[in-house]
Amino acid sequence: MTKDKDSKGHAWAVLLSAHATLIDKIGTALAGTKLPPLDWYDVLWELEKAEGGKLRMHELARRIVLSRSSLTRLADRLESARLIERVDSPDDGRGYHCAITRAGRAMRSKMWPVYKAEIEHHFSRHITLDEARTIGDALARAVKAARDSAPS
Amino acid sequence: MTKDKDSKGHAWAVLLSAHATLIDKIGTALAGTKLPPLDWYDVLWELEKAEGGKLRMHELARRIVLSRSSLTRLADRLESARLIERVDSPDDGRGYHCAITRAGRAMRSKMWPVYKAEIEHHFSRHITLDEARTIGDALARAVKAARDSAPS
DNA sequence: CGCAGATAGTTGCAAATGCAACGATATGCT
DNA sequence: AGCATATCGTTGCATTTGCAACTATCTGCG
Repeated sequence: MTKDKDSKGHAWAVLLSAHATLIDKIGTALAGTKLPPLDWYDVLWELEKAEGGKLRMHELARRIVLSRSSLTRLADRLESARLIERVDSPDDGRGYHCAITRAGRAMRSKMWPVYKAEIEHHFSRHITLDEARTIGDALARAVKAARDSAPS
Repeated sequence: MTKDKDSKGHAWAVLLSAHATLIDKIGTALAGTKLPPLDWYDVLWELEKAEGGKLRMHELARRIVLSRSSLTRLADRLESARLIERVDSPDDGRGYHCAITRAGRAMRSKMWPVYKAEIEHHFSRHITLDEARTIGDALARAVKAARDSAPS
């Protein structure tokens, strides 16, 4: 245990550097394979988790924490690769549903073991189960508060 | 406590979304002021912590986890603002020392309270001291392992 | 000493980002 | 119904990013 006077500030600093370092490592590893980058995985996974395998653009953007304009273009790339498709929303003439395709699900399944192995190697391996639970709980609380506060 | 079967995978997912969400919130808040963006702070702080207020470019890049080419241009911006300066390294004719200036220290001091308040508001506020210690320790271990393994 | 290979930092380039502005549609108020 | 206002998704633009290539310098080995 640290005996740092400002444990919370320290935790924040470490959180930042952990994110940067691990994303860099994992991203590089992923880039070494022929598989798509990490943000494609996020999109596919969000869609696959969602009811009916589809989500509105703005909702998807919110969930993966990306600006709408960036999502527009990320979705363009995924759509070109036939991993998702945009279908007109029946409820709302302005918007679309992003829907994961069969190929999209297949791609996510193919990416998962690789991604999982990297997470294991760079993250899970180094922390205990209790720590994992604590991290999950504590950070989830902060995220929830941030989401509930000022609307993005 | 969660009773998730895959607590570690879950912790990883939450870590990602916490980082994205909180950086977004804090970054937006910072942008609302007239102060420079967050990555400027990181550079200034790294330099201020370092022996003699200076570091070699590659070492600075490593510490803030940024590619060398990006650091070159980030340093350009900071240097234009007179917050740092590049001085030829006496030891190595190829490289420079990035040194923080008096104005650089002043700017960091001015940014800190604002940044600190945002960290408090979006992060520290929501976690306990024990959780902070756990997060700091666990993630520091992972970072250390990542750094020690394959050289970046 | 002298040359091969590694390393420091910069630059060209293509890709990805967010903001602001836009057309299109939905919603609410009278 | 009719008009003001908000929201959806896309696009133009300026900024930032990393990779690969480049020059300059250092290091080691014959």
